[in-house]
This record gives sequence, structure tokens and C-alpha cells, in this order.
Amino acid sequence: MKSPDRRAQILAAAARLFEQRRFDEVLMEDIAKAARVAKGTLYSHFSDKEELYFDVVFGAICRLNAQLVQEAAEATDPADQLRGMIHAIVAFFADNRVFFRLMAAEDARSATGRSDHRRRWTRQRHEQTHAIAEVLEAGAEAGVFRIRHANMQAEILRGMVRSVLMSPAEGLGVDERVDIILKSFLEGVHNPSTSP
Amino acid sequence: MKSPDRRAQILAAAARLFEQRRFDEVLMEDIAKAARVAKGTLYSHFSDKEELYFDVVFGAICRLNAQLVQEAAEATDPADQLRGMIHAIVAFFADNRVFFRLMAAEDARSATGRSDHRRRWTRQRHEQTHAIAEVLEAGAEAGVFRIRHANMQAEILRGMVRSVLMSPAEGLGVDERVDIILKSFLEGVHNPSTSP
Amino acid sequence: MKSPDRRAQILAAAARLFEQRRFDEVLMEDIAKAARVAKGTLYSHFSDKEELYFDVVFGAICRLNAQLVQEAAEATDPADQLRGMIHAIVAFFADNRVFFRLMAAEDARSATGRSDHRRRWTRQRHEQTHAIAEVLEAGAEAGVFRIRHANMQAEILRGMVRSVLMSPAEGLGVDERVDIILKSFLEGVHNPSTSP
Amino acid sequence: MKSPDRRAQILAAAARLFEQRRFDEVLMEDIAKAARVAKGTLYSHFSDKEELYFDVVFGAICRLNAQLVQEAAEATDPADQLRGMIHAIVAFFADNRVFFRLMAAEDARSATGRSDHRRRWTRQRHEQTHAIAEVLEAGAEAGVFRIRHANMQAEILRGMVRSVLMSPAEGLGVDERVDIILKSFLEGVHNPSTSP
DNA sequence: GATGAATGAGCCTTCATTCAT
DNA sequence: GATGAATGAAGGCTCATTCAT
Repeated sequence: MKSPDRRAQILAAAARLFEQRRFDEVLMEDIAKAARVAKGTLYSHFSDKEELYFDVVFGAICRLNAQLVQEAAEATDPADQLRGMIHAIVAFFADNRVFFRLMAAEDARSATGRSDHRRRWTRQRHEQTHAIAEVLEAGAEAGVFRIRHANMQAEILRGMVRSVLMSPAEGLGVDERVDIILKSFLEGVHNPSTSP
Repeated sequence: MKSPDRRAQILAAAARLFEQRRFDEVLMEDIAKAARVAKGTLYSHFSDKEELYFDVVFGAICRLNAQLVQEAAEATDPADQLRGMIHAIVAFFADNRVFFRLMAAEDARSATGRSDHRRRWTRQRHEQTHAIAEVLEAGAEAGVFRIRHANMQAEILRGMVRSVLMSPAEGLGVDERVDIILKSFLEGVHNPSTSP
Repeated sequence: MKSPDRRAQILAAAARLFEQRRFDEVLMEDIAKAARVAKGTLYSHFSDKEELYFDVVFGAICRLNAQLVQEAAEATDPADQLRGMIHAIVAFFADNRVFFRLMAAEDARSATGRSDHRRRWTRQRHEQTHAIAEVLEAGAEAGVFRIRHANMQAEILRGMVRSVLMSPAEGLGVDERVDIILKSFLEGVHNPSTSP
Repeated sequence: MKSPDRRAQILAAAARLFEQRRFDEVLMEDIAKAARVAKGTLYSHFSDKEELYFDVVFGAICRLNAQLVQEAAEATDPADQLRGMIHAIVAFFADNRVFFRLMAAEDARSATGRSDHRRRWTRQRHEQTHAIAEVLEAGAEAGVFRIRHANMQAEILRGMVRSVLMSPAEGLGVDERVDIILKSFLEGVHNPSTSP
């Protein structure tokens, strides 16, 4: 019932629109038109505009978080874990460019939320930061990283990733971007045993 | 005409509200009430809601950019210049917390703009990145920094600053935050001549 | 789309109101209520209040012009053509009293127009005058009328018709009114070959 | 006090604007600007916009009516009286073109009025028609005119005058216009004793 | 008296949401 | 289930009017 394809089709169309325009600039009619369904159909899949919006955002962050956790699990060396996670984020947005601006904007608002949706989003966001922070702490215990404020440094890493993704494509591929981020970040947290 | 005080009063009230809620969630009536003026008064200072919104954002970024340029000029040593600029940003948002989320959100949308306002904002933003990039390049020529993608690395620094500012205040003061940012950033770009 | 019945229903209600009150005294809400539709429905048939207003007027003048042309075609004798046209106008307003004051008011403004609507109206009005003027000129060529300023005399006839229609009904029927107008007009333009 | 010059200045400016645009399209600010006074000043001469509007119209019709009565008194021959009155109207609008459209529009609405202003206007209008009708009746009793519906025929004459005035100036002067009107009207009401 | 910034009631218009088909 | 015309609450904006200077 209510074919999940239809639902995905709507979410995709909505994502495209919400990326370009402000929440209030995107009309339900625009979404319906873009998804090639009738306006009423939107309401048999989403209870209201807000929910549709947050379902777009949640769908994205959930998928991203899942990949992040998976990456972290697929390596044991902290630096490799980190590279895996950064790669997951960069690759995710390379494949899902539409979500990037959308999530960045929501990120800016996070913790402003009084609505349940906003709170739920904030939780997801913290989960992501937490996943990164854990890797950092593990690396610190292993003596590979110098970490003082794990959460803040996880946030810093997220910020760096966002910045690199936001930078106008200078013809850089995914791997190059990952390298830049990792190098920038690591040479700060890496224990430079070589320096006396 | 129409007392610039009144204008400032409105901008301040609007900033407070736009920080907390989405554009469409902030009513002109709310702003009027918060600024303790009549709704009509808003329209003798700003042509419409959009302009009021962007004037809030522009006011903030212009003041910040001015301080940034000033900081850069007040030092000669690249590292000191950098510290000065980071300090300017951190201090600015410490004093003007209301603008932080607002500008971060607009940042996320930057370059999405078809409206003149949005384009104007994007220009201001580039100006800021450029100011940082110049310092980085100067430092690179002086042999103090290793810079490969000046603009991107300037963006990375901006991203780091935002991340640190966004992190829930763990009781950290301005100077401590500046130190964290600078250290994180510098140990990546600093030329570790000590490593053989 | 959007049932033309609905549209007609709205136009009728609007005509009734615009006849009685000034443009700014008629609220969209009044029209909606009178047409027994929701306010929003008005906007799916007319782009705004102005257009609704002019569509009322245009609808009327177009129908009237059509009848006028038809009348002119249904007779060959100039005097009969004239009687037919006068009858068409008088009968039209007898059947559509609501449009009378409305069109008279718009008539007064005609040529003041800077708006497209106003210009379009003026064109329609000229068309009507022209149709009458042609009959007058044909009659002149046939030696039945003495015409010196065809357009102005056509306007005069229109003015007379309006005056008679405007005069408070003294219990006069359509035909009586037509006779009064025709007699008043004809004995002035008719070639009194009897007078030496 | 409140210099009557100032008042006249305002009325003149308002007349100019109300002639061109709809009541709701003319702003108090426009009038103030055109009259070169402050908005507030308007309110020390007129209690509100409506009153200002009707004072413009009343001023015009009163002056016109006065001239009409005077003309009627200055002749004894019915045809001369009629010529005098027509001349008065045509000359009045030649000198006060601004009032023409204004009064024509108000004419169209006359009797629609529920407001005191509108009723007062209607009374003035009837006075004018009555003045003409009296001349017609006197002429009828003198055997010069054939009058059956004095009031309606007075209205017809007014309508003819309006039509001629409304016709685009074909380079016709006041006297020529008066002649056209009089000839058109008279040859209809004049008793053609010459026709056997 | 004159001024024009400030006021706020009021109206046009939009658009999320509903529901008969 | 899908549709899209209809709905009407909500909100941006205007502008007549006021009143402190």
C-alpha cells in the first residue's frame, strides 16, 4: 500500500527543492509537481509539510550515520577508522549532493529546536558526533591521537569536512578531498613522536 | 529621517527572533512587538520582511569583516595575524551570540541564491574567506605555513571556528577557544622543521 | 478547469456589488460571501481584485457589443438599424441592470487608463462607438441622415441612451424608451426634406 | 485661520489627482505632496479623505449650478436661455477640465449613495437637471419646444453635453461645441411649424 | 498652525490542508 | 488510492489618521 516507491519519489523531489530554497519558499504544490503526483497524495505519505521536510533530512542523516558506524567497524587502526569515516561522509555527499546544503542548514539551527522534529534531529546529529568522538578517544588511549576535548574535536572534524565539501569543486575527487581533510586534521591530533 | 536608533532597535529585535526560529516562523508582528514599535514602523525602515532579514545578516557580517581586516593589519607575523583573526571571530560571536546561528544558516544556503540579497551575502562571505586566505598565502611565502589550497584551507579554518563556537559551552572562555582552534589548525599547516 | 459555472457565479455576485459600491468599498470577502464560495476560490478564477473587476466590465461590454453588431446586421434601412441598436442597448441594460452604473462609471474614466485593463476597456468602448458611427455614415451616404461629425454624433447617441436609462423609471417600458431616444435623436439628424 | 488659500490649494491638487485615478488609488500622501503641505495639514481642513473628495466634487457642482442659474436669468427667450446654459456647462469644463471626469464618474454612481455625501451630491445633481427642465417647460408653454418628459429630456441634454465634452477634442472650440449640442438637441424638441 | 514619524486596524493574497469524486 | 478544486486561517503589507514636536 502507498507504494514505498511513491514515497521515495516524493522524498527525492522534496530534497531537490528544499536544497535550493527556504522552507517557506518551497510549496507543497511544487513538491507534488516535481514528484509528479497530486497534492493530496503527499498527505497520504506525510502528515504535513514539516514532517515531509524532516523526513527528508532524517532519511539522509540516518543513512549517513549507518554508513559511519559501519566504516568505524570495518577497521581497527584508529587512523584507518577515521579515514573510513571521513570517506563515508565525503562519498555520501558526492552521491547525494542534494542533502548537503539541507543538512548544513539544519545543522546551523540544531539545538534551537522546540519542535519534536528538531529535537529528534539534534539527537541524530549528536549520535554522529559521538561516533567520531569514540574513535578519537580510542585512538587517544592507543596513544595515536592527542585528544583533550573529544566531542569538540569531533565537531571540528565535522566542520572541516563541511568546509571542504562546501568549497567550490576545484576538480578534486573524493579521495583527494579525504586526503586533504585527514591530513589537515591528523597532523594536529597525531602524536608527533618525531618532535623531541 | 526615521531615527537610526529606531532602526537599530528593530534590527536587534529581529536578530534575536531570526536566530531562534525559521524565517517563516518569525512574524512581522513578533518583530514589532519585540522591538516595541508598531507593525507599520517596520516598513518605514525596511521595504519588506526579506530586506529586514538580510539587513540583519549584512549588518553582522559587515561588522565582522571590518574587524577581521583590522586584526590582520595589526600584526605582521603570520601566526599572530591568524590568532588575531580567529580571536576577532570568536570574540565577535561571544559578544553577538544572536548572529551566530543566523549566519551559519545563511552560510549553508550561500551560492544557492537567485535573489539579489543572497548574491550580496555570498559576496561578503567570499570577502571574508579571501581575507583569511591572504594571510595564509603570506605565511606560506614566509615559509611559516604549508599551504596548497589557500581558499579551501581558509574555508577549513572558518569551519573549525564555527564548530568550536557551535560546541556547547563547556565553560570555555574566548581565549581558550582561540587556543584550541589555532592549535588544531596550526599544527597542520605549521612547517615542522624539527621533524627530520 | 475550475468549472466555468463557478466563474460565472462569482462574476454575477461581483457585478451586483461593484454596481452599488466603490471599488475599494467592495471587499473580496463580500464577493466571496455573495458568490457563496471561499475567499481563496476567487483567486483560482481571477488573479486579483482588479482583474475580477475588469472581467465583470469586459464581460458586459463584450456581450453588449456583440448584440450591437448583430442588430446592425439584421436590418438594411439605416433608421431601422439605429432603432435596432438602441433597442439592443436599452434591452441589454433592462436585462442586466447591474452593469449599467458599472459601465457608466468606467466610461467616465475611460482614456485615463494607464493600466492594461483600462486601455483594453477603452478599446472596447471605441469599438462600440465605431459600430454606431458606421451606421450613421451609411445613413448619411444614403441621404437619410445629416452627419457632420460621425464619431461625436455616435457618442451623443450613446450619451442620450445613458441619460434615458439613468432617468428614474417613470414606468416606461423598453420600447417607449427606445422611441423617446430615437425620436429625440432622429429629428435632429434626419434630413427634413420637407423643410424648404 | 487655516488660510482659505491653503484650502483651495489642497482642493485643486486633490481634483487633479482624483480626476486621474480611482478614489483608492489616490493617497492622502499624494494629495499632500501635490499640494505642497504636510499630510497632517490636510486634516485641519477636511475631517477625512471622503470629505475632501466630496468637497472637491461639491465645489465644482456648486459653482457650475450657480453659473447655470445665472445664465437662465440673463435671457428670456427659451432658446437663448438654453444656449446660455449649455454654454455655461461647456465653458465651465473648458476652464475646469479636471472636474469633468470626476463629476461624470460621480454622476454614474448617483443615487447609489447611502452615505450622506452621496445623497447630498444627488441633490445637487437634481437641482441642475431641474434648472434645465424648468427652461424646457417654460419653452413648451411658450410653444417653442415640444416637451413630453421634461426631466428626462433635461437629462438627455445633460447626456449630450457630456458626450460632446468627452469626445476627443477635434479642434473644436467652446462655441462650436455649443452649436453642435444645441442644434442636435433643438431640432428634436423644436416645434417644426415650418413642416406642413 | 504645520509637520511627518508612528500607529494599528483592515484588507488582499497565499498556501497548507481537506474531501468529494 | 489518487486527484485537484475548494477552503479559510493566517500573515504581509498598506495607508488613513493621530499627535508629539
